[in-house]
Amino acid sequence: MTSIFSSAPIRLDQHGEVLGQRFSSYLAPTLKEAPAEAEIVSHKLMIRAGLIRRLAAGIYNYLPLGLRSLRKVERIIRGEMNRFGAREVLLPAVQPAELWKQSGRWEKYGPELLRFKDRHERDFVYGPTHEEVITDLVKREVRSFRDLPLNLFQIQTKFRDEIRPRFGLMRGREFIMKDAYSFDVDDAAAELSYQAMYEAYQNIFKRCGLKFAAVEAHSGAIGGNYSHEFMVLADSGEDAIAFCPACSRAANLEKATSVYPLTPGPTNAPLIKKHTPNCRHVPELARFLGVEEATIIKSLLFLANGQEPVLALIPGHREINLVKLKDALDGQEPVLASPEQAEKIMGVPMGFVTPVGAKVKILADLGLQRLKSGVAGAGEKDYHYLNAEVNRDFQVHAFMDLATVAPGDPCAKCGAPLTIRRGIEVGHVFKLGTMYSQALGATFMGPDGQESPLVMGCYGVGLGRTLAASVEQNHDADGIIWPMALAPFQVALLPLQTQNPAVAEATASLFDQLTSLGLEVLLDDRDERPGLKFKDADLLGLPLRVTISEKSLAKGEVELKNRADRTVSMSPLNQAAQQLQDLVKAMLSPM
RNA sequence: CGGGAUGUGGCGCAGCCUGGGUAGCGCACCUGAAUGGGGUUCAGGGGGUCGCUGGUUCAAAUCCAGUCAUCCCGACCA
Repeated sequence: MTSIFSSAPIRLDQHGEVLGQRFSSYLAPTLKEAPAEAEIVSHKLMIRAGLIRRLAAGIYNYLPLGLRSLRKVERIIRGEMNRFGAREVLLPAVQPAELWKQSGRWEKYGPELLRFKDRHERDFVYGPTHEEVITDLVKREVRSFRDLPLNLFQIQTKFRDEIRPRFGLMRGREFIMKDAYSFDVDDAAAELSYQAMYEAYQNIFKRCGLKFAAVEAHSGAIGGNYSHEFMVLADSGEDAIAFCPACSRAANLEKATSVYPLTPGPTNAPLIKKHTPNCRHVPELARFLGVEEATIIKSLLFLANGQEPVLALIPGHREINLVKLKDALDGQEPVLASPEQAEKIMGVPMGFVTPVGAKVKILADLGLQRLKSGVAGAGEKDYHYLNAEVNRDFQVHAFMDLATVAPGDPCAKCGAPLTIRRGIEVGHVFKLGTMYSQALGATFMGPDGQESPLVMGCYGVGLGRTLAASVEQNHDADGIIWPMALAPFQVALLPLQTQNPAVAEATASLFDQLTSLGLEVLLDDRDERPGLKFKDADLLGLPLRVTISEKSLAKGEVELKNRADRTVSMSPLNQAAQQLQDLVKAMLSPM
């Protein structure tokens, strides 16, 4: 049936952007139940509220409401990038393989890189990131130090063929990213560019209304030597962050360091071979011998890049961190040896591998320096050594930080106990140095006539993930609670008795006033019962709700409700628009 | 990639194992009526090659094989 509001126009602003929209014709399909595939709250709510729909694993449609919020994130990001002097460009998503071969990432990037051939059998990739393309562009166009510094950004769809896409927009394969790249004459200048982006990111996530932390991070596949991640704090986050409450150091668990407690073993004690039947794992062995797990030296056999065997030693009460180990191997991927490989290389079953007399490269965690000696495999089934002493019974090639930090471990900087919380990585800033400019030959001429490689930085924000993170942080049992800055519309306008002429008239008038003031309004013009409209309004989570009913109208009033704190107030019909404008303004200003 | 599970109308599910025989329920959708401040009620209606392919059988959603898709866990505890 045609709503009596069907004549109410969709309101556009002077740029043609939609200010006011009618619910009935907006493709905002709300659901009572979320699809079974949705696991976390943001994914469920974004589907139920009609923001997104899945097309394939890790690939999503944005519906009108979802796109509006996405655009808000985009606008905030663009504004801060512009403010900090970055210039917007748009690079192609499809890139020739040659560039990736030049940078070395054609081999290095792995199966996450989506590769394909064109009709001429030429290799292409769908860009997961754009260091190669941007460096190539800048290499061609920038010659002189006079052109620097330069910071270029784009907002564009990327594709990474993730091992395991999940959680809706949180870890999609196709996703929208803002990526920026800075080019400077030297490290000091690059540091300034980095600081500027760091500050821009602080602003971006503050304006998005997120609770976040900037943490020291590992550089990962992008490469480079220094980076911070911007983490939105949420229990459903995929990353763990170690926080020091005392010195306020925050670091990704892959980067966090601690001086974990352990009791040093004796020195100059005799090496004893002991029968240890049925002790395949550390806890069993500790129980059998009546020793702390910390005094057991775990010997883990890895194959660097699946080839060269490497023995990694670590105290029994800590876990090895593969990312740290990879760094210790100069970027070679450590692959845990299979039982068969271990037995072939070391001559004993797993669990009894020994560093004593081992002919392979040995890397030991820093903690072993403090441990001095401990229990180690004896290189024979069902036997372990007691008092195996570092530097006496076996030599290590290097002591490196290999252990994963555990909650309560003393901070490596100040000694205070670390806490571990979970976070969602929404932004990442890197100092790249010259690795890409050197590989691709991007140089500039300095004032002294010398040619040098450009010093680069790169800076990314996941837009969809930022949106999902916001929902993850801002919701209740009834639905989403958008911060004003990201809400698809600022005001929900709910006429309760759509057939009542007075209600209809007041609604149309208020819709006009609000949109004339520049407010964004979603008018629920559906001829539905009040309960359903309230439920949907809560689900969509627009920050302000205006209810117009026969009852309130009889007193010349409308009802205003705040979605976040659920406070209700009555407002005279002729003042409601002004009052709402003030509220929106107040809720938009940074807290 | 390894392990586990699931695939039945737009969404959520039952039916399968354990008796192979006209495909069901709730929500949503359409029509009508009533209702009208927190997912309203009644009546009527439309919509499904039961993921796909093959096999067994007189007969397959159901049994068998393969395949595709989706989700979960893991891919580090020697």
